[in-house]
Amino acid sequence: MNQVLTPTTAAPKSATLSSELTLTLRDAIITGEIKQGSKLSETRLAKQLDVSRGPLREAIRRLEGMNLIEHIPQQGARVVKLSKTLILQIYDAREALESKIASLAAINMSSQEIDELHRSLDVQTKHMRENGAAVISAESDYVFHEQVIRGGKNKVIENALLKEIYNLIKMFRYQNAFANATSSNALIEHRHIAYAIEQRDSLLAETSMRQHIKRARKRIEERMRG
Amino acid sequence: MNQVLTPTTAAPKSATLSSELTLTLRDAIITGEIKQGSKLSETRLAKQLDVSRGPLREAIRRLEGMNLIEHIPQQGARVVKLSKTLILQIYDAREALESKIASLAAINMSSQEIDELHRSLDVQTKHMRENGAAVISAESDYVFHEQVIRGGKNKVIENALLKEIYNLIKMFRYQNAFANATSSNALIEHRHIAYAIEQRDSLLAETSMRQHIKRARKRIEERMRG
DNA sequence: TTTCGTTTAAATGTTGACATTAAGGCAATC
DNA sequence: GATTGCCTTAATGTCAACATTTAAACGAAA
Repeated sequence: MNQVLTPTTAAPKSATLSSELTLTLRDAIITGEIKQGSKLSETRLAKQLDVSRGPLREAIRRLEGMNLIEHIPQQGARVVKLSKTLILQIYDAREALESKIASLAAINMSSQEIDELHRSLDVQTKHMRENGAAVISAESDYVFHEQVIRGGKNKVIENALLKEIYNLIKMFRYQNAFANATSSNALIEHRHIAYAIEQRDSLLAETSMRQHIKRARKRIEERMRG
Repeated sequence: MNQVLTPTTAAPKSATLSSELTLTLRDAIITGEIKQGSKLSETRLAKQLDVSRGPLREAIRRLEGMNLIEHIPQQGARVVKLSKTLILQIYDAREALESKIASLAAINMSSQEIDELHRSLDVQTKHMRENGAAVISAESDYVFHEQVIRGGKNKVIENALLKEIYNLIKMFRYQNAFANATSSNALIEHRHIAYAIEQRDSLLAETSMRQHIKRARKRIEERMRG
């Protein structure tokens, strides 16, 4: 058999239909393509997306667990409404969880991961200078926080933040112009946090992160109406 | 007409089959009736419970969101395994969330709710004396913490604690003899927390709760094997 | 015109069957 | 004897139809 090895066909990752629907609907909700408070009609969505109601219902159940929709038995599912009260509650939860994971990141992040953290901050600085921007983008902000969250090596907190809190925050940022750009001090604060992690100073990392999020919360409280 | 008002027939609350299945399976997992790491075969469970696979699958999706089971596409669902690492991670998450909600409870609990908090502590004290017990029961402990959690008036943190963290803790306590009874100081610590809340001292409430949970975590770390 | 009751239609909840994929056992070959 | 490949089996993923409940529309009576 002079034949070469069959190349490991890098499959295009055909996940299950139900999981794809979850992602599709999640993004549609985050972007506002499906409006806040609107009803997710199973029959209509099933026709629209050309799928049966089975996988669709499963996707909706998962979105429930992500706090993106509320479900009332015999009545159906509605997209959550981001009231000022809810947003502030989200930020209180975020403050608690993310300050804790920052302290854990100072202990558990590998030096390689810390290097990557610094590198992504450098990229952000470069981008800002090139574009003459005064604030970092929401995407850059998210990348930094995600790196810290994963670095904490705590799957429970990571799930809570990434699967429940941050989808709501992304939704809020995407649909509120003033919330889209981060504070002008965000990059400096990120550097402080990264420094604390690098120094393995878990207490400093925790308080730096806590203050960072408290400030963001305060800005929202001052500027958001309703 | 001379007829008396039709009594509001307190319906036995026939929820949807899917939601009942969620509760049934949740309890079976918590008690260990369905063992840790075991597979939840849809076909077998459906026959066993005499339901179709549709509602059963939805219940499993919800249990996923509660961190009680892990689901691998094309492979099925397995009950989570409570390793020492996971339990300690759960307690770190709990510490972060519950210390925050305690500080919020000091601000947001109504005086009536605070009264109820004291009353349930009195009941626990009475129970202990009557039974000559040195520690409070896991049930009593849960009642206290649930009261504080609901008193914080933050649905995001409340959901995270009650729907994700506490089910896992109940599961841990139910299936580990040494974890079932709380520390002998728990009641005293509960009184301290209740006092801080009554005094509307949010900082004291937060630190009292944090220390209370840190101590529980430490006991687990010392006594748990694996 | 308003309100109450009936009827009707559409949506959610549930079921059983079909399709596809992963796993286990058996046999054939090296 | 171990390993590879095929085949059978069973489980998960998906679909379409049925059942039940909710809500809206319609009409009748006050």
